[in-house]
Amino acid sequence: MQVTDTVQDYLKTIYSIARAGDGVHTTVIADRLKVSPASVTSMIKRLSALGYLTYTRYQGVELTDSGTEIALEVIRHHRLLELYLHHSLGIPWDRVHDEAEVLEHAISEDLEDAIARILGDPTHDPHGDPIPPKSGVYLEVLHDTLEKAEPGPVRVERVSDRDPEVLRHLAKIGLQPGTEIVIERKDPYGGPVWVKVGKRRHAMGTELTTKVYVSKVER
Amino acid sequence: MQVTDTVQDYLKTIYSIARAGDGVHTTVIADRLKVSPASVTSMIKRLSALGYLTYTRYQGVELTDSGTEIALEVIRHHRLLELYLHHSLGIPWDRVHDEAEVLEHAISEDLEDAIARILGDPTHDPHGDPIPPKSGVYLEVLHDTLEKAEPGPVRVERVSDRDPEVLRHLAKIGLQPGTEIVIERKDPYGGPVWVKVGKRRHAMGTELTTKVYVSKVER
DNA sequence: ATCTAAGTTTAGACGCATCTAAATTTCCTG
DNA sequence: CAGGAAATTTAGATGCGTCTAAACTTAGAT
Ligand SMILES: [Mn+2]
Ligand SMILES: [Mn+2]
Ligand SMILES: [Mn+2]
Ligand SMILES: [Mn+2]
Repeated sequence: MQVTDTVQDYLKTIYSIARAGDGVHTTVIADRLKVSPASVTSMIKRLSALGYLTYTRYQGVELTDSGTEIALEVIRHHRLLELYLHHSLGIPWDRVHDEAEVLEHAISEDLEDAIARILGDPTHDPHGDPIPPKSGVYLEVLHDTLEKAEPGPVRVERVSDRDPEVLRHLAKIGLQPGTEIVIERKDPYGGPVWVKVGKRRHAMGTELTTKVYVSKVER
Repeated sequence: MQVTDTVQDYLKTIYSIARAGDGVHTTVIADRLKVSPASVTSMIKRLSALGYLTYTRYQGVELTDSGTEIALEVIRHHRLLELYLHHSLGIPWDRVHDEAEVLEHAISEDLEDAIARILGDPTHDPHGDPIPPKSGVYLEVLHDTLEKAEPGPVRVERVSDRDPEVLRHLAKIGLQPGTEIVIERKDPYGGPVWVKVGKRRHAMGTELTTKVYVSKVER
């Protein structure tokens, strides 16, 4: 029994669901990986037997230390690759995710190191996600989404990298990690959030506001 | 039924056995891919059903046009990647083969194009193997090995890329594709071939001479 | 507290890719 | 050209990763 690409994807996905604060239930994993819940249950049993997670039937799973280690390794590959593809190969930021999804399983430790060295041991990928270090402590800070943040000046910390269309739109209005924007008004009942990006004002729906993570900024 | 990584490896391997002029028999494929002959037979049947090769029981196989197309696509990926890894990432030439063996299945057409563009549409990989063009005619020239070549001045055209130790040794004595050397003497009965590389003379055994391909050079 | 809907697991199946052991075919050698 | 060795195929099995349909458990609503 070995750590296949599929096993890596399960562990990575479980890690990122848990990190978002949600309980890690069968259907959530199934949705993310686009497989049936039955497939997830069967894989969970294997991962549990391999010692990568603990499993309480009907209740969900939790990664063990060794499961977390593998998850972080794959996530490091993924985010280093996204940055490399964007930076060194000029792949547009809305396309790096899908490429990295495959390549993350294909690079050796040597290649990982070469890429990290060329990039100068970077700390964040093009979408603002932190890159786990090769070794040592790692802690992901949780930011609020635009949907939940209070009005006022904020810095864009991170954008969800899974929807290319959203990324293209965000790029078009000049909104990237690092950009400072102002939340001017939040209409009630799921209405748009009004933000000022540079000199322009935009009304952003939940489709967008749940995918942009920000932090308050003092002015 | 889809073109898996394994299917790609079989087609690539069959192509390269056929190109070397040998008949493509079950055991040869099995040896190359390090699987059992029984596995090869079973895969051959599938590839035949998929229309990628023609198969005469007990006699061997021959790629169809569509099989050849896939083989060349994978070989293009492999050789572009070897060159890219060596050139742009500084991976030593004795290690690029194993990396490329995995990555060849993981890059998209977009990424292939980006790599080719950055390298300036190269025609040969670091071991002297020609890179099949994206489209259009492609013909691999067959060169003699040092073992079979006549004494006299020759140019190194290609070295086998599969044995890292051999590659390291060849690099150490300064022998790469493009190097001009002189075959001074060939001892009979599988004895060493004496070659002059630069100012040094080397006695090369069959372990080496079967892995270096040369062409006669006029002086 | 009971019922029911949602979530989860089990049962049984399938295709891929591989193996070993046994049967078959080819082909070389004496 | 007969017999045996080598090559090849067949038979039967296994693990992975997935599915659908059916059974079961949990938890929320009345
Ligand atoms: Mn993946
Ligand atoms: Mn990312
Ligand atoms: Mn391969
Ligand atoms: Mn090569």
